[in-house]
Amino acid sequence: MKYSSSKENYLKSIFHLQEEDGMVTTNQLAGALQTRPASVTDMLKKLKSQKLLLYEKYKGFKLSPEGKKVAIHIVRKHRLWEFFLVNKLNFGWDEVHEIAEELEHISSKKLIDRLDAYLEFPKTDPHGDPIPDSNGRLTIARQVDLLNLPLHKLAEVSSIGDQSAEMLELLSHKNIQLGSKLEVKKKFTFDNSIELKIKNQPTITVSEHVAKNIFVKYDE
Amino acid sequence: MKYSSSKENYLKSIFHLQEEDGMVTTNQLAGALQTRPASVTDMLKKLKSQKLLLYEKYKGFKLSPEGKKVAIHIVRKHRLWEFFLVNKLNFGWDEVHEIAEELEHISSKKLIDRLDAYLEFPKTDPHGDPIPDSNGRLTIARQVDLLNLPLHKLAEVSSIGDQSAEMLELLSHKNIQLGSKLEVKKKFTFDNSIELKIKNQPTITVSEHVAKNIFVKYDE
DNA sequence: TATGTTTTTTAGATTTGTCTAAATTATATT
DNA sequence: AATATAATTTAGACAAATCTAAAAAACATA
Repeated sequence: MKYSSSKENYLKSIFHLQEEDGMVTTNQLAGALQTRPASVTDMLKKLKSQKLLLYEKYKGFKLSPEGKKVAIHIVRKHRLWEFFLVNKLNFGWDEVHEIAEELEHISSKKLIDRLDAYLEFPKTDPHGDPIPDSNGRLTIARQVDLLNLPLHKLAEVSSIGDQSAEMLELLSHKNIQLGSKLEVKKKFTFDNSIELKIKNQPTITVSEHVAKNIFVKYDE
Repeated sequence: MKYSSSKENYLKSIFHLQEEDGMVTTNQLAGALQTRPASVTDMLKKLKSQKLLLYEKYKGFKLSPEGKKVAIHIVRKHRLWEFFLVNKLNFGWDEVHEIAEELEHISSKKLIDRLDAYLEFPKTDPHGDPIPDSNGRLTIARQVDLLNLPLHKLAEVSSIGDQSAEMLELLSHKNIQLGSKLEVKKKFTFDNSIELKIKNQPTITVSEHVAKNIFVKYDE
């Protein structure tokens, strides 16, 4: 079955929102899609009639198993294209999101599976998010955010929560990237800001808001 | 400026049709786009109002310089993606057209220029058609039959005149297909037979009758 | 619990691209 | 040149996706 780009965007957004919150609300989704609540309601009815969504009006909603399958496939396409753009075409990891937003709607499954093979089956995209495999299986990586990283523990940046252009620009300016090795030198309880030492670089400070959105892996 | 996929398809079709015939007619275009003449008229009015088309009603039409520029850029994208699919993702040259029809509408110019560089600036797509460069310059490939192909000029089979079963059987036996890259090694004036070397294959001989029905393209 | 606020849905309009059927213009034929 | 035929355009309708404004439902709290 083939769905419009617009429907695919709804499915993908609902998927991401329900990962965090379980049930999703109309206003949440309107916010995520930069659209109006009334438009969301219109689309919810269509998704429900196509059995992609479990929806009772005024009660909230979530994807049906079929809707989830479709959403995961779109996420797979998005992340594989991002990997391609960064690793083959030398884009920066902060400039690929918009292009991948378009590429993710290309429909050929064969294309994506060939691309996957060509890229040698990458496990994560350039932001550290896991890439679902051809069957929609998604490996969840165990990680903590910087606020919860113990002091003086060497760790490695493994993914970024808020992937807005503003956040990525900040990270790029501060020279923080996926794979950066760092440790937390000091935590200020006053404003929850944090001092970090990135390997081979001077110590820097990041706000609580930023720290909350940087995820790292470290040995127990 | 960004145009809808539908508009882009109109521009591209008009471009191809006017290459052949100069002026284009409503019915021709409706045929090429598998749509209705009335729908074509509707779109022509929109294209004209956007100054992409020179159009007087009932008189025929052709692209404006701006429209042509847009069309060539779409053709560039289509052919670069086809090259990518065949040469990087190992698709057959006969299975890439539909996928490229979708990929050609991805808007990022930077993406296409990076892709071009990654592919090392190919001159022709997998069917032998020329790929316009980043400025829209298009090397025109001429189509001639094998009798008129200069000696030692690398060319590519672009079409077959007599498509009878007998001819196709002969071609298949001699391993000549659309897209085959070849050059003429020798012409015998005695009977106008020709010796050809097809890329990666032994040299073969074809009669005048056969040579007259194989058309090839090559760069000036 | 009654009332006010917020969220969600409905009603009706708009835009884009398409369609059918009818009208108009161009062309071909006698 | 008159008329028949073919090509093209217009008129009016429809589906998808969006919007605004208003109504309805859910919730929060005094």
